[in-house]
Amino acid sequence: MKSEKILNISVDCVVFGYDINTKSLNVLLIERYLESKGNVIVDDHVLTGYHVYTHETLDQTATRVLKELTGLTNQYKKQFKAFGNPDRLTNEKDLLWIKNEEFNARTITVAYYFLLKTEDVNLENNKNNATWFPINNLPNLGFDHKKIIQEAYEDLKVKCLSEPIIFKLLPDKFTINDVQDLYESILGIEIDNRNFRRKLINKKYIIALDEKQVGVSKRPAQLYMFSKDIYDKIFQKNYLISI
Amino acid sequence: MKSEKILNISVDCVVFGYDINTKSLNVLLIERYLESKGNVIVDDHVLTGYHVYTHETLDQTATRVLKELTGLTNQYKKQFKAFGNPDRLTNEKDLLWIKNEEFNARTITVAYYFLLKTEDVNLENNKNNATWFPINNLPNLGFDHKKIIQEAYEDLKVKCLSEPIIFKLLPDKFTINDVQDLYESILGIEIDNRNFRRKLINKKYIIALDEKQVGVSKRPAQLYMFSKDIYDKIFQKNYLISI
DNA sequence: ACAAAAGTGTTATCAGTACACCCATGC
DNA sequence: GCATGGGTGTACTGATAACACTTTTGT
Repeated sequence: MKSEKILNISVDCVVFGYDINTKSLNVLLIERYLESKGNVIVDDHVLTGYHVYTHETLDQTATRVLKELTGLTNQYKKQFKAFGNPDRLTNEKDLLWIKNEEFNARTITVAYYFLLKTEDVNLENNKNNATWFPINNLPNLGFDHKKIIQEAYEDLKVKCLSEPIIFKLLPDKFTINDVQDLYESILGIEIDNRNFRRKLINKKYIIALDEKQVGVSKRPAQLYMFSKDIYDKIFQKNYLISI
Repeated sequence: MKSEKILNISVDCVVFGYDINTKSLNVLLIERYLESKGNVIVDDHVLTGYHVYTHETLDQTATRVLKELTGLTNQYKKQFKAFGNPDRLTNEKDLLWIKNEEFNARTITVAYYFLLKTEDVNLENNKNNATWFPINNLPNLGFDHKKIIQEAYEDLKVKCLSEPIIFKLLPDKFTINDVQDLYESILGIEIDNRNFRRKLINKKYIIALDEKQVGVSKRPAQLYMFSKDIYDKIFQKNYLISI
């Protein structure tokens, strides 16, 4: 069966990557650059995305797009919203850009976000000049991608409080303080270290390893891992009505 | 500007309606019926939905679809997921149906759910034979609509615990026990009446009225209302990390 | 020995849970 | 006066929040 691009349906991917060294939650963006007669007419950044093929599920499109950009597969992904305003691709630069591409100005995009570690991505030799930007310091963005990123971030903030997705942003072995730093980055809050520590260590699915950090220049911290098996086993909906 | 149907993009609406008398959470479905040479070849139910028009936002499509079915506007709605599997409309009956309609077999649908009260909907003279079905007793469903309803219901269950959307399913004036009954219907659990009562009455945005039920055959209950103004004013994210 | 980050305990308060009977009203 | 659903109180337990100093390690 021949597979073709569906010209009015795309998937856009908000790739969140946590940099454990700089403690920065980042978004991976590609460059959008266009010259005409020696003048730069478009130079900004956009999310990575692509048309859906006729044979593909939406999830498969997202997976494909991520793989082409980063080489990675099997990363956590979530479809979080479809964007389909008639004017979402109709500002001046977007129209200039669309003229150059096989692209329908009335395109609906299904947006996904991915959670991964910046250290897992090798950005050398990537054709789109992909770069990490801190979520709180984004560059000029084309199309409606600023809005898409904001909505992804909102969803992430809500979801990380009730589901153990935070561990998707961390290495397999992490310290308690790594987890705290990450929560503080995502939520923009400060957390009491003693209370947080106690709470996390008491979880049965947070497992202390027989290992400590190596290669750090100060006292090395205890390493832990997250056990999804145990989490799934003991998890029960607690129906805490908190309206 | 001329507006046309986008043939491969639709919106489907899961219309949840709570019947306060029977204490039943229902879904509004329309009939799909097709005869050929005197034989019934399709006879099942589907969600109400329609193509997106070129000039419309997705939200506008959903609003239009609800209005055409129920006459209602300004109801709570939420876009919760896009469904786009290549095979989502390709079982035998669906193909028969599609042959009869201006419809693309590779259609992506953006699904919304609405929250309202069954008593607000007048189903007389509706052309599609729309009927309420209890969420736990659905009929045969066409396309992938069973899956869509299930996912809408899951989202509703999660969301009603953390946002005051439950009041969208109740009349403006309600009793504490109405709210409890509704939670029990949605979540399929039993709740202790004394604890629930105390909890709800203590909320500042739950306001006791100078009114009691009228026309009930037993002791009339105190009526309350929900104040969105107060809710919005005192609401603060409490960042309760409950992983 | 010093700098830096890791790690530790107690108390007070609040929220959640479990549980059984009396009360007001319409009929 | 009785059947029905409305409404109430207490004690226990567990979780959360506030708060500051000591320990370990690498350099």
